[in-house]
Amino acid sequence: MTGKSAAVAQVPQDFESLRSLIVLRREALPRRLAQVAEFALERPDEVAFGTVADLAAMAGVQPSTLVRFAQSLGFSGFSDLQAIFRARLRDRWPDYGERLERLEARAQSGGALALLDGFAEAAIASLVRLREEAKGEDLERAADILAGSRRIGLLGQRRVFPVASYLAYACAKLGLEVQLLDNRGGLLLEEARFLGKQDALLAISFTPYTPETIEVATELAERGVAVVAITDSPFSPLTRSARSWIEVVEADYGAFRSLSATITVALAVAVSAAEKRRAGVGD
Amino acid sequence: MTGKSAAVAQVPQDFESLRSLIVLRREALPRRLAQVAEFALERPDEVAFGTVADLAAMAGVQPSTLVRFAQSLGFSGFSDLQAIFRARLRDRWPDYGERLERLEARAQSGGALALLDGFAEAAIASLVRLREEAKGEDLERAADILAGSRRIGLLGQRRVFPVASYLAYACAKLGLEVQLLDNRGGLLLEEARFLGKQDALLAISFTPYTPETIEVATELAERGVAVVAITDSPFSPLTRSARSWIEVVEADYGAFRSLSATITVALAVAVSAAEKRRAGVGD
DNA sequence: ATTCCAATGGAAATTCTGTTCCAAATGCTG
DNA sequence: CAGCATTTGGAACAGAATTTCCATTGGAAT
Repeated sequence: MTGKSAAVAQVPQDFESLRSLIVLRREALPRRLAQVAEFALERPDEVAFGTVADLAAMAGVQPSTLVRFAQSLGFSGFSDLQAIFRARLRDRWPDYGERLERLEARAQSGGALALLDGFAEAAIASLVRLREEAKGEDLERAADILAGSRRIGLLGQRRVFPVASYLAYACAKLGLEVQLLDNRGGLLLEEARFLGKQDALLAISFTPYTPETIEVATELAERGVAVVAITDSPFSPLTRSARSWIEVVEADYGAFRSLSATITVALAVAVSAAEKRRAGVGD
Repeated sequence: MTGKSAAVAQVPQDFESLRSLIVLRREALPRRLAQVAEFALERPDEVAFGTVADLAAMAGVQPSTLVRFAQSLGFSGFSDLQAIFRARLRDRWPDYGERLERLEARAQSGGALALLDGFAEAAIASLVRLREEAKGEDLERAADILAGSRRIGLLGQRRVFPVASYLAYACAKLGLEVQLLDNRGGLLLEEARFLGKQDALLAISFTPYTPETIEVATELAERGVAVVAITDSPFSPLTRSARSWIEVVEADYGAFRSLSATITVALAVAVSAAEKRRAGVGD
């Protein structure tokens, strides 16, 4: 049918190879198609969003020209071409391609190194995402509450217990009065009794939410304790009782989710709270 | 028109207000609409581009439910709602350079976000370095020893206690018999008594090395327990008693060193050991 | 100058999408 | 348990969007 595209060995599947294919073909293209090529590379965001009619108008060509352009690159129609422009916006994890390649290469070797790579990758992805999406106000608010409270209870069970215990260490070093609620001997509720209206609870919980954590947070909130939550979704049961909450999304590899972003957020809040207290916010 | 939305003073025009509106309404929503709400906030990128049919399938609802969801928020139809998801994608980080600028600006502004950046940066640096310098043989050897032992003691005090406690969680999930030596009540030596020639100790310690950790590792090594160490230098006192050791270097920011690389290494070794045991290496 | 082929514009056709509508199911209230 | 209101599933509909088709143009070669 299309004798021209018979020579096209393979249609580009990612934006970068599409881009270089267009650059390569650019000179050999007829006038209108070249016009489209230029437009596509200059305003890729528009291409991702617009309809054929809109884009044709912007580029100053007919709708059918866009389709022809896509087909001349080997796609079946314009929609397939557009899908690549969309994917570019959607999966914009930094250095994604390069990372995956490396990961693949080592993963085939199997063994402990491959596992290490996977876990490290998940942790890095979580941290990068955290840095880009963290909201300053949320952090400040949480830090303010902690800085203004007399004593801070730390609550994290099961998977996130390490975060709570790390915070206990860090806060102690920072001179904050903290109590780690570690449910020793099943005495969680009794441990929590010591917290009152002037105190705060920093509660951490991810899906599947540990029931005891939720219960304690709810009960303390009712008693007037300021609850600060670190959790993984706005719909977490923790957000209901929290006076302030921070969302953290962790990537996973295999059956294990990373903890790095959670630890980082927790530490930032703790240090920030200590700074605020030193500056007199809590008085 | 729609009596229900008469009360809606104003329809959200940007993603943030849309987000908070959804969070606010979430609890009052019927089952399927709540399902859509969760899906929308969890995968906003998909929502931006997908067709109604696609998204409905992903969220596990009927196409009409998506439209109803949008209308219950005050939009005239799904398309109007989707426009906001698209705008979010379009306005986010015009290009790489600008992203970096933002980070710079944030760092100088001080505050909790700057701290977060610093800690995240340190963690990422540690992880990248880990991935580049980790030695496969070291990991394999450590995993072999753990896979071949009957029971595994986990020892990490103070700053690295969170790593030990995380391992206790992970190993339990992996079906490895572990015991966390947490020095409760100062009974560390007594806890360690249970480990014998067929067992292993995974000890973690960084500068300044906690004396108890070194003591216990030394003593157990003398008694024939296989000691695997995770530490930060070839000259660490732990390497003397260790049958196998792994070096991990963590970057720091301010007074706090990262833990991410350590956790990642520990997890990789544990999962690798579990795999080896399942494959029959330990028999 | 004529012929031929590729390129182009524009309209027709077709596919697909968002939306509406109605019947069945569900849950709540008296 | 009956009756009512709300929610849900699925099909039908209207409209828009992509793609195809064909006549016309432009330019090069004979």
